[in-house]
Amino acid sequence: MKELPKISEAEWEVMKILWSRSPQTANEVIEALEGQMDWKPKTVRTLISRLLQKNAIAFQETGRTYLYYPLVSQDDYVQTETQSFVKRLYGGAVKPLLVHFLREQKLSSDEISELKRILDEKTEEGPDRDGRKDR
Amino acid sequence: MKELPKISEAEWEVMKILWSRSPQTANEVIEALEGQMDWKPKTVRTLISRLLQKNAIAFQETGRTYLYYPLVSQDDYVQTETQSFVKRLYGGAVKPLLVHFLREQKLSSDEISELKRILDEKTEEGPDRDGRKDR
DNA sequence: AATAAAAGATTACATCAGTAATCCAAATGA
DNA sequence: TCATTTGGATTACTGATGTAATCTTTTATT
Repeated sequence: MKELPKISEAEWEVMKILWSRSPQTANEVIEALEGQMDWKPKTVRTLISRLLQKNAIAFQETGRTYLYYPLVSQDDYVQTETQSFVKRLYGGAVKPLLVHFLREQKLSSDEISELKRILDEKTEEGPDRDGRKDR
Repeated sequence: MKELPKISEAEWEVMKILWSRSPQTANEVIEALEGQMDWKPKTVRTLISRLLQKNAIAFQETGRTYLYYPLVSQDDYVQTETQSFVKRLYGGAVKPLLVHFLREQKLSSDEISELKRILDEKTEEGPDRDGRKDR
């Protein structure tokens, strides 16, 4: 597994913009964040620079400006972060977290149905038959 | 809901020790972390100090030493942190996270049964019955 | 051409976090 | 009693993070 650079919370906001669409110029990113993050343009540029240093993003030069794009996938990130989060808060035990959510969060009945369906799938597979990723 | 002080990752390790049993002396905490965190005793003491400053823990004096105990519950913490984590990574949408876990993690059939049971409860309650404001 | 505007590079500065070491006062041991 | 150990308080130092401003170089304006 490749090493994912650490991305701070502020940097994450920039990544989200680039994950949602890329490549984009710095100004486009700045605009996209406007009204939502209350950051000065220079701040966003700093974050972009840091993401470059971390090799989380890269750019293609087009004339005088750069077009930035992500080098890491959001999925990989979410996966990794979730893993370490669960480990940290729940000691790696996923069930307590699931129980927590199922109990505390409001889920629509559609969502509940879908979750049930997924659980059914798992039941069919059986708990000992481990290893396959079906998605 | 009361304001929970921010607890860093290193501090969290100390909190876990105190949540697992309290009150404890600094030395007991240090010992409990030994072999697991590879921290010098002074480091642990620093973390304890910082947790004191943050009012995450407190102590009773007993002679020359202090007995430390948590001021915040682990549950409150897990709750709050989970909330902000999900918000940050999943845009506040819990379902994708649940789906992610149900799919990726290996759950025993017992666990699956329990989760199903919980989902059934929710179904009975109905999806429109909302009652809590969380933001 | 001289000047202003704009993009990216560099520098800034405070706070937090990780990781301790040093200082001081009380208790303990010689 | 004097030196040593030990608990807690204070101080230290590095790197990351939030949040920019300034500098430099190009390009667009007048």
